[in-house]
Amino acid sequence: MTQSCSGCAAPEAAFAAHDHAHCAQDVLERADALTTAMGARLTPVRRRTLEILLEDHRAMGAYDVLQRLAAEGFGNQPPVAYRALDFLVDQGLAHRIRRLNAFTACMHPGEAHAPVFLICRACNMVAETPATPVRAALETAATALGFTIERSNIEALGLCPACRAAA
Amino acid sequence: MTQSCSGCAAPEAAFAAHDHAHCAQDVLERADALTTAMGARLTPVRRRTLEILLEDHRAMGAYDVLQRLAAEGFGNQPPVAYRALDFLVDQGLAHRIRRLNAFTACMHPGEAHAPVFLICRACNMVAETPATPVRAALETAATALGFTIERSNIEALGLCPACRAAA
DNA sequence: TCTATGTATGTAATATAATAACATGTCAAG
DNA sequence: CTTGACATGTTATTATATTACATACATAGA
Repeated sequence: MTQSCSGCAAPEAAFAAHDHAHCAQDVLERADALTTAMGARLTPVRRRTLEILLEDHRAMGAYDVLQRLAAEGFGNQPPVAYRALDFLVDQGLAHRIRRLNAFTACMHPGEAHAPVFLICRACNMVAETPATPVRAALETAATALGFTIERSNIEALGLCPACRAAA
Repeated sequence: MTQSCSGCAAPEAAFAAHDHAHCAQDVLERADALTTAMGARLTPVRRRTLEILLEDHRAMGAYDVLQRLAAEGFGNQPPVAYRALDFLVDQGLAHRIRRLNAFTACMHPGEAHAPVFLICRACNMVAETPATPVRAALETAATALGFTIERSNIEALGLCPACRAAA
């Protein structure tokens, strides 16, 4: 029996073995539903881009994605990848990791979330963990200065449990 | 009488009028002391780079800094700027703002701090505010996953008080 | 069904950001 | 006064991202 998909949405799953293919399938289905609900279109390039990002918990650069897309008959110029990626980010189906100039699939789209990213510098895995307390603290700090936050990025680089143990 | 320099180290100062030249002077003096204490050398390029960053509370791209340096007789190739900037970041005298691919001077070098950056999308001011609670919350989230944080970046984009009022 | 309109895709060219590799210069400890 | 570490200079290249414009495609209204 395959592992429950909740395993993949759970933040700790990123750093643990799990039935990732199953999770990816689940996310894709929800992506279909969400985009149509939003009046947006998950076209072939966009869908394929999401599938590529969903292949594992690593972040991919736009040019890596582009190479994959081009190999499959889509356009091979940068805007092809950037447009698809930007669309996914806009729809909350992917996230941009600024520290890596790269992108990851969102593992629980649709659910309201204020993501925080934990990036393993050894295996390059990226875990997306909900961090309401972190956001709350940030909001408090901003409010104290009269600053209005519109978007934010919170990223940490370090070692995941497995790589830490290995070292 | 000039305003106290503590005005500039205070986070709210970034978005308020203050005697910035005085603050910059103060930071420079502390930078001199800190680097010698660390056994590092605040050479002419490095010092000038810091001065340029200190001119205001905005973030500058490496190429903007380079242009300034080149105009003053320093080398005009990218590594000149990147090396100076990397040195300053290493020494804790400047910070890298990943969201902007840019750098800002640290307004309170030497003091232990876990900076959070508030970036105004209208006037491009960057405020560096201490945010121990934010870091603590982040650390808690990481620990829950067995993740060890080594470095992190926390950045928020939005509107500063003045620009918000103007809009 | 036709056609106008908005949206999506393709492509070329270019802008922007960052690094690699190597040569030269400087300074201070021995 | 020389050697070794560090700092700077320069050339070239790589990596990341955007602008501008042409073409295709879907769909709502005539």
